[in-house]
Amino acid sequence: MSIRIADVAQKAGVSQATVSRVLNGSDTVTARTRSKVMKVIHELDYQPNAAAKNLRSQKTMTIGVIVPDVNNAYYAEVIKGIANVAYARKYKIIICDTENNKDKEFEFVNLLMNRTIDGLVMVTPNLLEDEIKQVAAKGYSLAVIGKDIQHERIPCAFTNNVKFSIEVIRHLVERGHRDIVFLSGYADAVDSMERLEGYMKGLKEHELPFRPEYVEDGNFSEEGGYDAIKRLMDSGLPFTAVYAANDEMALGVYKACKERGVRIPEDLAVVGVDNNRIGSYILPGLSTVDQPKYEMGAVIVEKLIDLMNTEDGPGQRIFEIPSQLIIRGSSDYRRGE
Amino acid sequence: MSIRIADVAQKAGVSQATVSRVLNGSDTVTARTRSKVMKVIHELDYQPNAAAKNLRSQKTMTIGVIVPDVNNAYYAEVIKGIANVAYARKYKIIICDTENNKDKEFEFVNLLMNRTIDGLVMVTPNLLEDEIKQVAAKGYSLAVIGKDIQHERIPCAFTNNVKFSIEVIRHLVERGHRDIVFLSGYADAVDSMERLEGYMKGLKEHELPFRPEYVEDGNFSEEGGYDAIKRLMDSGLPFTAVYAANDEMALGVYKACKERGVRIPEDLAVVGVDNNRIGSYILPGLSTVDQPKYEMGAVIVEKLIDLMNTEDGPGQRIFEIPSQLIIRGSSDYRRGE
DNA sequence: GTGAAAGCGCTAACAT
DNA sequence: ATGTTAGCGCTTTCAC
Repeated sequence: MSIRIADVAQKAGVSQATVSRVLNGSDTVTARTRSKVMKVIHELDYQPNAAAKNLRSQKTMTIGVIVPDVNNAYYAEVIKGIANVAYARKYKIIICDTENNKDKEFEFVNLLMNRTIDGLVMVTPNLLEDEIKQVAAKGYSLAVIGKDIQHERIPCAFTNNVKFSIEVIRHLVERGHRDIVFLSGYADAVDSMERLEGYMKGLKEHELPFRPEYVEDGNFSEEGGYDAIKRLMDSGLPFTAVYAANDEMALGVYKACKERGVRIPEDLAVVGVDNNRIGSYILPGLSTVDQPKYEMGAVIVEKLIDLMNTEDGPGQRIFEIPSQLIIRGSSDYRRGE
Repeated sequence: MSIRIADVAQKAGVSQATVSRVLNGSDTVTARTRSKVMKVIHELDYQPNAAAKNLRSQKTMTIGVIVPDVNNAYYAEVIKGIANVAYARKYKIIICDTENNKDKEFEFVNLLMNRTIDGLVMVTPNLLEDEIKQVAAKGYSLAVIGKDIQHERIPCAFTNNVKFSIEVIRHLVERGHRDIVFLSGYADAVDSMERLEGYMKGLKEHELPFRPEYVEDGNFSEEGGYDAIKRLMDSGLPFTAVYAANDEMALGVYKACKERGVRIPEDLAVVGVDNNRIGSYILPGLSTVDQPKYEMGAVIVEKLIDLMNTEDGPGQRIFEIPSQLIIRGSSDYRRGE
């Protein structure tokens, strides 16, 4: 095949062990031996075989990252945070794009079991909490972003959906709105459920009634948001503001409003979540909630790596990252003025 | 450590070889033996060790993908194409985000040499053509997107920058423009150079003079485009259209125009490249060139995988993917009307 | 400070 | 159809 450590050892007139020591920076090698070996390594253009090293050392220095969609700015930013920290700590990352397919997600988790990767970060996983716990229970190292999996060995980073949703409602009420509709994401998405919960609590805080008919499913997509808001408009229900569980759906709302001549924010205030870049370019600017995506990625992988390399317990396990309401033109208008 | 193939073999009362055969779907195993082995595999929750398998079989079923920035919609889309085809062919992918850092890029190429990955796709690499050729010359499998590396063992997919840039100029000239400025990207980016070449040829085609002072460096970024167009405006040179080598810079132009009260397209026509999603949301819509990013990723990885698994030569090596000029409001206006 | 040798867990050639 | 056996290329005791 190609050139092996034995070839280097032979040519340098030392043992394999010594070459290995040089390669791995052992300090028991004399400078003279080291330079002799290095010289041969360069002469032969020797590259240590990763598989052999992995097998022998029982680690791969690789972390897997499971995301629902690499093409989504939110996840891309999270990946960036993970990648940078991982790189700094000498880890490689394998990206697994599930496209919201649970079967794919299962397959990727398997990379952890078969030791292709040393650790795994799951970003807003589709797997159930119990399924994830089972993996951790087997002794594998994993961390979760966007969800709190209640297991002592799983570090989790997330924002408080309920809290910022209450803030969104407070903001809208302050601007004079009382009839606020909610566009939800996938039925089983925790994010969507928690934002709905915040919406309900926010209404309650201001003694406004919760009306189930004011909630429509928009599937977290622009198209879904477009359809959902049209259904609500067609229903004849009166409303003056919409809280969309993400910016994509809010963009769908813009589209529907444009078609129907509904003015934002005069006729309808709009608030989304995610701080998608597009929201700051469209007119009027889209009010939204910014989540520190990069930081969540960075924090959680730092923690995961620490965990993989120490005996002791997890220390801080929960990282609740503060998010921020960004008020732009789409909602910055006092109703009735 | 954990459970090994020997444990399965012993408990099932067969040899390791038989277990291996079952695992790898050999058809020489009786149904009875197979089910007996499978039963034990499930009972013991056995997972074959990837490193051992990789070492023995001399492959990892993993492809590396080097991109300048995962957070860029263009590359994210390319990755998607690569990921889907790779997944379908049972390959995993390792994403390497160089952040335009050549040292990082070198490190990632090393994954190929040390057999961490079986093949490598480089998307608009920063490495020089010769450096890339050297890797291929050593017998490693790699493919390149966005650049033609002239080496018979390196498949390449790219769009014809010169060609579509000539089209852009033709479009602008047809709309009555004669004084067209060009915003270039990084000085050493091939894309930028080729688009500049197309700009020059386009001018020539219409017997318009090429004036070096009409070219400004915008560094492929929004900020850079903003600064570049302001420098041009301040220079006092008369111009009525701008061709930006990518959409990011075009967005910078929008920003500058807004600040200075320059109307798009009446006072200044704008055309970019990449078909960034934002361009279809801003007003007026940004004219741009759409490149089939997903297809480039899909086509090239398909080819790469074929190449890694066959003895014979590369067959078709060059994949020139047609791109398309999308005319939107930012340039769809006849000068002088 | 360096070398000899065992073995990580698997696959595949060969034998039966 | 199944078993035996020899490595894949490295790291790491244990000697010296």
